This record gives sequence, C-alpha cells and structure tokens, in this order.
Amino acid sequence: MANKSKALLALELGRAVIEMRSRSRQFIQARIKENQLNITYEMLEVLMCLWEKDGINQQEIADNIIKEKASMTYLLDNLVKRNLVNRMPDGNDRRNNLIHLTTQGKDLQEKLLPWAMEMYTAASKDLTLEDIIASTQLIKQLTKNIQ
Amino acid sequence: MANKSKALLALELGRAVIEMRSRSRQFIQARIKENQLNITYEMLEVLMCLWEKDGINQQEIADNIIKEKASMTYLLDNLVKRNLVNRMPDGNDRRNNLIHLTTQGKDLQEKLLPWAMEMYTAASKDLTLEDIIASTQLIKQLTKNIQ
DNA sequence: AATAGATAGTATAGTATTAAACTATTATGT
DNA sequence: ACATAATAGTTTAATACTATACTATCTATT
Repeated sequence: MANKSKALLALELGRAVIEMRSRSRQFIQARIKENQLNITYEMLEVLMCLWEKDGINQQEIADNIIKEKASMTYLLDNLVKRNLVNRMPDGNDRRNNLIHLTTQGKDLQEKLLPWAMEMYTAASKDLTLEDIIASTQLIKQLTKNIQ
Repeated sequence: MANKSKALLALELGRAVIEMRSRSRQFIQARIKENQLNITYEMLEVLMCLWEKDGINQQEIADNIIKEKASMTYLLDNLVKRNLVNRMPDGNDRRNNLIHLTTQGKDLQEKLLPWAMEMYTAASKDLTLEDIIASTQLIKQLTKNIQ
C-alpha cells in the first residue's frame, strides 16, 4: 500500500516535471519571438553548451544537454543552415565532427544568455539552494532506479 | 552571486528532469516492444487517463497528462486507428468530443497498468514519501515562478 | 435579442524525438 | 596482423510536439 502510494506520487512528480519543461520552453520562446530571432529553444540549448565550451564533438553536446545523437544531427543541420555553427572533421578521430560557433553564433550570447539566466533566476526565486539540490538528487536517484 | 548559483542549479535540475523523462519512456517502451504491442508510451499515457475516467472530453485528457490540445488530435487519431478508443460527439456541448475506451482499450489495462506501476514503484524505491512530495512541490513552485 | 468573448477541436507547417540500421573509423583482444 | 567489438554520425520512418489560425459552439454581457 505504501508502495502504491509512492508510485502514485512518482506519477504526479512526472506530471509536474513535464509542465515545468513546457513552461520553460514557452518562457524563452516568447522572448525569441518578440525579438524576431530565427531560432528555437532547443537550438538555444545547443548554443548554450557551445558558449561554455566551443569546438567539441556532437556526442559531447548530446551528453551535455541530454539528447540522442540522432537528434543532434537534426538540430545541428538547422544551426548550420542559420550560420550559427560549423561542423569540422576532427583530425584526431575521423569518426568525430567538431562543432564550432560562427561569429554570429558567438554574438548571440550577449542577448540570449541573459534571458536564459533570467528565467532560471526567476524560476528559483524563493527556493533555497539546499532544496534545489535535494530535488535534483532525488530525480537523479529516481532515474537511476529505472536504469 | 547566490542567484547565479541558484540559477545554475535550476539548470542542472532541468537536465535531470529531461533524463528522468527519457528513461521512463524507454523503460515502458522496452516492455511494449517485448510484447509486440502496437502502441507507444504517449498513447499509454492517454489510456491510463481513460482507465481512470472513461468518456471524458479531449481537453480534460490534455489537462490530465499535460499536453497541448493540438497534440491530443494527433494521439487520438492514432488510438482510434488502433481501435483502442472512440470519439463521440457530446450531446450537451457540441464543441466537445467524448472519448471512450473500446473493449480492446479496456482489456489492455490488466497488462499495461502493472508495467506502469512497476516502473513507478521501482523508480521510487528507497525514496521517502516526504521527499517525493517535497520535490513535487518544489517543481510546481518553480513552474509557477515562470508562469 | 444581439454582440462580444471564450472554448473545443482541427488543420497546417515546422520543429523535434526516437529506434533501428547503416557506414566509416577506432579500440581492443588474440 | 587480423578479427571482433565499440563508437560517431547519418539515414529512415514513424511518432510526437508546438504555435497559430480557423470553424463551430457555448457563455456572458448589454
């Protein structure tokens, strides 16, 4: 009975999680639309990863933002099309592409990163460091339990 | 600085959340595949809602499982195609369709619901009721903060 | 009664995700 | 040296999601 109850709570947590994701996306997309930028939230996630560390391979990006490698192909195609990133073969390992920001891609940082930080800051308003950490740990444990 | 740090923690929480969702999906899909059923995790979510409450309208289903109504059209088209649900006009409000499980749709419950419960039970192993509730509350607050 | 506002569901176009299979390349084991 | 296993990225097909606009219908207001 306690297990059933915990399971149902986990279900509710899963629902809360989906809604949070959806709202995050909408928050950023609204800004992007206001400013008539031709990118999406998902592309922003890739850019954010590259702003932090440029010139890494696709698998590293995928690992960082929790996406499947097949999705990376699609997203990077779109970013390349918009001249925000370039793919370059990796001389050290021919299986890899290294993904580099273009000048345009770099220039977007000063506008877009503050929006993202603004969102995360607003989201975490009134929440304590400790509580956020505890929740993250719980969610990670939950994921590990079904690995 | 504390805000920056909290924002980054929120970012990490967002990542954990995506991974949890992805794993949940894979867990169930593996079972579905083993048993050669012609449905997806997303369809299962709809079915689970209807097992609990049959004959509700599309908007209610969408609200329950946190999806956009436009997504419901697509998913229900697929469920109807598989003869798992029917759409019926609502005599009391012509804007609505009422969605009913077919016999087949009902029959799937005894196989699929235990899998879902098994997953949630496994996921919540070693986690306390209180911690799950606290995390759910935190995530709901986080979502509300960016509404 | 008429009008304005809100709602449910669909259509559309584009975006994104996923599993599986594949090719080319690298790493590992014998 | 050779064979096998593992890996990165791409392809394919299907699924799913989203914002926007639309139509039909209902509700609220005057």
